[in-house]
Amino acid sequence: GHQIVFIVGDFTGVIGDTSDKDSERPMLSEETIAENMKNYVEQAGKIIDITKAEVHSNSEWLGKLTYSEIGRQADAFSLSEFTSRENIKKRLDEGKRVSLRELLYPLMQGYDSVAIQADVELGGTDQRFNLLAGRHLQPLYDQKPQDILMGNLILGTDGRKMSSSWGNTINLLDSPNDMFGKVMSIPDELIVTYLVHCTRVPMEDVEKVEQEMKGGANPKNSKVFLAKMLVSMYHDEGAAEEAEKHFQNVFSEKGVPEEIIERRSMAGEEIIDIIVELEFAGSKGEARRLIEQGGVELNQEKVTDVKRALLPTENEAILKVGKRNFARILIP
RNA sequence: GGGUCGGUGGUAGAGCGGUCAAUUACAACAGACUGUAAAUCUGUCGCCUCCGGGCUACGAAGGUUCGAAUCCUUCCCGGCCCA
Repeated sequence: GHQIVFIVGDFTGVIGDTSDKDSERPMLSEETIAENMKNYVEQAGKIIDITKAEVHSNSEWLGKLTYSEIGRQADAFSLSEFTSRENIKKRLDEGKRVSLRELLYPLMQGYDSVAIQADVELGGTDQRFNLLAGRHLQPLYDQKPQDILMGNLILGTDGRKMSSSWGNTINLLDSPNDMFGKVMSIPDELIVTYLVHCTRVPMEDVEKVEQEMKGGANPKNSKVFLAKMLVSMYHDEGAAEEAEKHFQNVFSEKGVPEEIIERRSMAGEEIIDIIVELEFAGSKGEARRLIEQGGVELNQEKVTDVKRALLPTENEAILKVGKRNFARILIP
């Protein structure tokens, strides 16, 4: 019986939340934010029925607040409430800078709840303080403090906290192949957590999987199961099948994916330049290293000569750089 | 405002006149192996190179010196203490 309100944090995004960070987060420009926010609604649509939700940007109300209003809100909190937050305290103890601006963040998120008269707010456990800030502020506006619902955080592909700046996230909008591959790269210990928190697999089945792995079953199989489950959820079963095949083909059998980018080239062109141009390497030096380390293949054969150029007889060749960069080179 | 300590590569953090493109760890990348884009092991990890070397970098700008990330001056930024 609740109305879902999805708030896009366009205003708060500029300020930046430090809840999950152990260092100060820089203020972002409005352009960057606009870029980051582009897909938010689409992403949310993967989880909730967005057609039934009200969508708001919090600049709608936060942008209108006056200094005196903010002062009144700030009065509802004491400094020590902020400084005793674990990550803030840690930074303080380490002699790192904590800006005043960061302390304002929870106020803003709290005011979101006031603005929409929330009765329940959802967030990750890292959001506890921010969620509670809503409860703090609402009575100031004669509202009943909202309830809060927190979900456990799940870790990223490298076992650390998911963070876009660490590149260890699995995104809702990832392509089936990417999503599948990323799930396959999570540490084995995370399999069960993912099954519990990210899928609708019944708990007794999850326990079965857990027991099997304890009994020495190959975790790979459980991981494939998990990966297919997730791809099915956010794409569809067909895509999951395809992604599994792709993974088998490319990584297990070191084959060539079915769909790869094409590039027209001229005979005589050096492989090293093509690698840089396709952005498979960030610089010529890096491309050279890749070749020297045996990470480059042309038609399944390792390229050993740094100066290897395309031959006129090679009117079509498959270039493989590293584990997952492929291109079809065409010489007209 | 005063005092004091500090600002180093993606991050943390050594170096404190030459042997420094800069120890090390993490991250990243490649190879081997494998059960996987896990783990482990090995290698790489500023840019360019005719592979001799060249160029740009240690907050910024000047200066001292044959030579500076390292010393001096000024400025900018941060921590802490005092006001």
